[in-house]
Amino acid sequence: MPASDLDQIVNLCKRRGFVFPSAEIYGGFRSTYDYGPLGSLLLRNVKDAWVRAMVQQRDDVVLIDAAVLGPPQVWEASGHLANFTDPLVDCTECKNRFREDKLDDPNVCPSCGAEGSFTEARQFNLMFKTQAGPIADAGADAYLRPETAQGMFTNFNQVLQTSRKKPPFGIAQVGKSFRNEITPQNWIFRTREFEQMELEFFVPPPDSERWYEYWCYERLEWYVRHGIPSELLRIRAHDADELSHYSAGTSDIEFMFPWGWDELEGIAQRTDYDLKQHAEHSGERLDYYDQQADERYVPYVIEPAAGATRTMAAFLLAAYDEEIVNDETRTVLRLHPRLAPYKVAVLPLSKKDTLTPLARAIRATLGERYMVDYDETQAIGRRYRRQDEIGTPLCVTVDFDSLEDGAVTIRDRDTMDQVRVPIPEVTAVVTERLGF
RNA sequence: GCGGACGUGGCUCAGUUGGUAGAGCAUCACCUUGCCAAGGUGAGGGUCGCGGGUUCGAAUCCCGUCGUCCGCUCCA
Repeated sequence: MPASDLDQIVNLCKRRGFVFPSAEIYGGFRSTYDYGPLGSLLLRNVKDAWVRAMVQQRDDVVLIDAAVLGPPQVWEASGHLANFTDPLVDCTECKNRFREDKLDDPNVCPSCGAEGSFTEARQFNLMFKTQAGPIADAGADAYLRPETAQGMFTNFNQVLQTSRKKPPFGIAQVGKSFRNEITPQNWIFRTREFEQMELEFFVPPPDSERWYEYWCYERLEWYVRHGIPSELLRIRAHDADELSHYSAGTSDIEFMFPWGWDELEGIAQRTDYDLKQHAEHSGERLDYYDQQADERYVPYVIEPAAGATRTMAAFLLAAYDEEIVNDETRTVLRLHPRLAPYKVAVLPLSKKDTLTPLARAIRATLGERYMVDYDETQAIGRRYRRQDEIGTPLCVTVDFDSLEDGAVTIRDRDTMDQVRVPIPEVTAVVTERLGF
């Protein structure tokens, strides 16, 4: 059973300012989405949570941020120019389209049985090609990266030297990638422009299997730690015939989306394929010299590659909850506090001038450490519900007693309990409740 | 790209046999209230995705186009 209905999430995201279709005033532009005031915060929190786990909390991974635009040589070496191209033929009889390289008999249509009805094969390359510089000659060809991974391979030597790391160690990157998908689908799940969170982990070849298993486990745990119920997650090993051109073994971490199990992240054994390819094409030596053993080797690579935007969708779907309170439907996004766009909302009970200065002061103090929302319009109950719907874990309510006793009420999104807290202790209590 | 469905104010939708658009919610202002989507008054917001055609007249019919959803394909 899926976490929740996709339409509910899409609707909520549009209504509350998480995700909008791009260029909507011009009728929209297929497969592109803009992240609004709340969505941009949520997406950033997802990426930050990844960097925190993968880089900040380890001493064997460093972060880079490589160029999106690159020369053809990189993609010739990586194999993407050759292997990211699908030869497609159309049957002129039944109008169906097929991959030419997957036809058993290249002359017979598997759908309608017509012979010799195919059009010439057309090459569909999944990479976006553009020109660098003012003149569009052959030397100006450039591509938008279809994955961030190649940046880690082309910078292997520089990172190895400057970071003073040695295998086993990893290079991580978060950033945009572009694939000219034939069929974008399922909201922000498959888009032509998307954001990746990738780690290339370089290990001595004999240890690669062990590290592969380690990362599969580690990555699955990351999703669970950030609030996705484990029954909505699974690991699925690829069959030999569905492996990418670079992979000697891949496992997907899948989430139970409303349309079924689908991939959040792939953990691939890329062996020494990439470093060897780039060494060969560039003429540079891309390997590691182990001083102690006095041996030189090309590390094997384990690659956990996650989609940031689809991961954000999964977190939203898993967090969505509706419950009946006083005959009304209460919609709650039970997002992990680290992922929630706002950590705290400051809500003066009344819009009266007497409460505003105090509420603003508390808002300013909390704003030093947390993303804070401030709302003084309409009834307090309505404001609580509004914060529930966007996933804010805590609300701080300033009331008329606050002027007398110097305390405020902190209300919890999940337990709905309220505690009275002296104003000087608000930040400490919020920190304790959030857990960070 | 092909096949099928769809496209009306921010959201969800209603608009009868073609006669020049409505509701609820949301938003904003004021009054009242003051701890879980309160009440009142009022306001803003749509040339019915876009373009063309038929017609005296089209949101309603036809064509094209853009976009969305479901299949084929693809994969983070």
